[in-house]
Amino acid sequence: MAESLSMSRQSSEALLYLTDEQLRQGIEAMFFAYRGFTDDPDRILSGLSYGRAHHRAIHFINCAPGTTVNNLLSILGVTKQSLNRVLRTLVHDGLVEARIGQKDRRERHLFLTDEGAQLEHRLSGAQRARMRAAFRQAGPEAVAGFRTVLEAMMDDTLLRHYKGLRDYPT
Amino acid sequence: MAESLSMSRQSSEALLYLTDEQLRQGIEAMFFAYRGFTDDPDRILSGLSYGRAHHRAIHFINCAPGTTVNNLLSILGVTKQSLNRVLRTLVHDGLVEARIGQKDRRERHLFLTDEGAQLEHRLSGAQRARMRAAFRQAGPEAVAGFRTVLEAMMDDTLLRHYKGLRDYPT
DNA sequence: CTTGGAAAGTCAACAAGACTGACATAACCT
DNA sequence: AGGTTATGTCAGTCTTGTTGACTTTCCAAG
Repeated sequence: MAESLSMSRQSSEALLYLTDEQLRQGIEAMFFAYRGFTDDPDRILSGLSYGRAHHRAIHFINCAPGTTVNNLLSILGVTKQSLNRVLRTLVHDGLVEARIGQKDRRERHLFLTDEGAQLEHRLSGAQRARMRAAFRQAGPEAVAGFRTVLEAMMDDTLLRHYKGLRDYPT
Repeated sequence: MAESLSMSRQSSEALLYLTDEQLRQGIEAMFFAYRGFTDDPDRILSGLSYGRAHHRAIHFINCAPGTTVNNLLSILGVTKQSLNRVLRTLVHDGLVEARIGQKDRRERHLFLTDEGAQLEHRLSGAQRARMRAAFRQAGPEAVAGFRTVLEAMMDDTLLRHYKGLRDYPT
């Protein structure tokens, strides 16, 4: 590798955390942790007739009420057809309301109904509980490190969404 | 919540990292980071006729050569029918070899062929590159924190696998 | 003002990968 | 011999992703 040359100038001690074995462990940690992360909501959802895709839609509509389908698309990174199927059932079941845009009548602005907000709270409650337990157990410094690494691991496009730069019109 | 009572004894400053907003950001960080994490291998795999499921199987066979189908099942957390479909194609395509056990002839011990190891290296190479960049950018303390939080977030069952306690026979 | 392209959203059909359930085979163990 | 275990297989379903074709709406150039 080309980088092992530029690395050899630094002390090998300082770079122990970049060995292939450390990276492999990081990869597996992501895999297992993500499973734990999605387990609780998945269990709740399987009781209802929804899946993880519904959860994601509900989550981001809750964070950004009034967002358009298109904006949600770019956040979730799926095709509009895929999202539409999910949205259709949520609207049909009365969890999400899609209001036609005032300015641009092509757009649909998405909102959770009371019932939708209720389910959102139930789902994110389970997820937050696990996250809170992990955060508390790990301590504030570890949490800061966790966030730093995760942000560095995102695509820049996604980082924009994560940082809250949601640029959608009224 | 019941815990807000027990928390009120501590200084509110020390627990700022446990606010709902912080937790929500942690949740989104996991979502976006996992996407970045799987993107590169997914791109490679879509060119071949394989998917993420094949990647996972190859990864863990590489980490634990000689593992049995049953052990792989408990690591991956899928049904045998699901895993079997994947393994069948991998064996058929000559990427994985399934040797009949010496001690217990019912068991199949799984190994990567040279060709399989080659693909594994290509896939994990892409994933490691991203992980390495993120780790280097974040620094050793952040990486330690990252690992600590992720371990705290896993189910205990999965933690066993992650920690390397792979208890399979020869 | 009209018309043609672009954009937002919808419908239909298909594929990957998970699931369940039932069953087959071989090997192990008591 | 009979029960259990490990693995493989067939069939069918569900979620969620894909592409392709279509409608409605907006906007801008002629």
